[in-house]
Amino acid sequence: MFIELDFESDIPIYMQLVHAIIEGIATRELKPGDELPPVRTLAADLGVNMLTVNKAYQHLKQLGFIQIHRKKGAVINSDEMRQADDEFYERLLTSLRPLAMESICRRLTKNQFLTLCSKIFDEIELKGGKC
Amino acid sequence: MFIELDFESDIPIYMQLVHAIIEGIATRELKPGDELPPVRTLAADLGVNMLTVNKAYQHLKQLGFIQIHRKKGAVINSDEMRQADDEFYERLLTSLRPLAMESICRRLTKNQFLTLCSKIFDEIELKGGKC
DNA sequence: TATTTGTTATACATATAATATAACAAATAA
DNA sequence: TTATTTGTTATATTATATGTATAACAAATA
Repeated sequence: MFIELDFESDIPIYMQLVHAIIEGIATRELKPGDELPPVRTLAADLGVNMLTVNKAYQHLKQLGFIQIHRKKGAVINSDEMRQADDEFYERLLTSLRPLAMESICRRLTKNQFLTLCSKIFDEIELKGGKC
Repeated sequence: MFIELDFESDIPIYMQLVHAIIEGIATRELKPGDELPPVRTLAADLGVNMLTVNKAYQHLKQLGFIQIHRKKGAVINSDEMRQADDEFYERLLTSLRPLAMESICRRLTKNQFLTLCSKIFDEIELKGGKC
């Protein structure tokens, strides 16, 4: 799995890692039971610190995407472990609302916005995601 | 215009302010030509520092939502000043993609996601937004 | 028992967020 | 002209977040 980091981005490295791994899960490149690389290995591959990778793994664990075993390392959870619960729903709303607001200010219509979202999902489906 | 801040949120206060004012513009509560309160006044009303409000205004200026005059203060720009340019489009994509990815992981379907977005726009329209 | 793995602990550097205060500079109203 | 209002800039301080470097610890397992 290829992960590209942008060290200039205002998005923290550990969050870029979280996003990349979630993308891997969404596109089925990472399947339930698959093991992520050890923190030291991935850190070395990406040229970042071990603790930065660890922070990303902890995040993914907290979000329910992986489980962490002492020796096996980080393992992708089964689909059932990842639900669209109220917490996620709330987070989604909190993220989407400001985007919708600014879109309206910039006279991007509801339909244009929905079309854009639709295209994003289509792209993910092309990569293997089941939408 | 009523602004509620969450001092516990992980979203910086100045960004919450930016969002609140953009929401005001989207819902037409703030119209082109309207003046925002002086930084000192708004800061005192909200119980935050002057520089925090100033930071929010600078952001809004950089995003093209307001213009700042020495004596008149911050004035809402005309609609034409706020376009859905490439920069915004890119920012929108960068924000939406991770949300779509995580949604798919949590088996929220494309249609469910689009329905949620649609509802958000409907709510904004109820408040006066033209979508 | 040695190895691999995540975890924890220090220490450090840098950047961001937010505050507190004061002084500066421009526009405008008296 | 002068005082007021406004944003701006400058210092200083505090707290938190991000990221690095290194070392030691602890559990699972080969």
